[in-house]
Amino acid sequence: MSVVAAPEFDLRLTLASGQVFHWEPDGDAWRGLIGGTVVRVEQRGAGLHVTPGCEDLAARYFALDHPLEAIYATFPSDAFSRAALDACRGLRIIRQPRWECLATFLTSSMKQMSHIRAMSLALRARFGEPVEGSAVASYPTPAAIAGAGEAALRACGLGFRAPHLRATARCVAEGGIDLEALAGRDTPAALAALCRLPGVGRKIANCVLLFGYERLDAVPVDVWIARVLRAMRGGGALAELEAFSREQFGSYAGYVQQYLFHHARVSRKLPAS
DNA sequence: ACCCAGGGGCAAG
DNA sequence: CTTGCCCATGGG
Repeated sequence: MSVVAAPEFDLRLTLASGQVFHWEPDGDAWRGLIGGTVVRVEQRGAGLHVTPGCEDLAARYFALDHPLEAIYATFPSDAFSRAALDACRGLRIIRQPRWECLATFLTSSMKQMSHIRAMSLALRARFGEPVEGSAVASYPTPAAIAGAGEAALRACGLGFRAPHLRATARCVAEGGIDLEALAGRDTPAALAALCRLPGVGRKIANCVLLFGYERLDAVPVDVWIARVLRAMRGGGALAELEAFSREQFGSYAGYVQQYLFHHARVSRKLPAS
């Protein structure tokens, strides 16, 4: 294992915050796939011990270059946001592979995180490619999912999400949307393009922009964030809450929300209104 | 038994 | 442009 400098980083917290769902504990370390590469990572203080040869890959995936102190300087100063920052210091927004991120969050609707993980692992085992040294297979390609039967997808626990994932996979596989070219579009255009995919609405599209396209101002509003924002703002419909979040939290609103999300879930608390 | 989960789509007001 | 309801499925 070689060592990468990782100040202001909390690996366990980052992996537990509902961004990725396929990492496995391995002693004091974690084992997972970054794209198709198996990586073992272990945090010891400010040093991240990584599988030799994977230093740059891991540093980029875990976004060790994000300027956390500058990001924290933009955090709101109310008591709940302060508590979230204290509780989540070192949590970073991971740079995920785009298709994997889109497909995983497409299956996330009305599911608890433990089940999102179960669906991801089932899809990988059934339609992905085995990776040497990893118990977890690579995430299935768009073509692999597009070619799967709906019944086989439902057998992975997808339920009503099965036809949506299949149709979106077909669109990606046939070039109906170019996920790489989307990186060059501005955020509103990229959001609109993602929302045209079956099973993808504003919440999931914003997750993909935040976790797959480095749009750190993207604000996915799920049931947890909605509760937090309603307590701060005093009610409001989803569209109003999203606008409130963007206006209040600024250019790192996605980071702020991720901290609020994780803190609300773990502490079972909401802002005092 | 009952409620909820990192929602989306569609029809009806 | 909003609201109501359904869509499967597992966990608390």
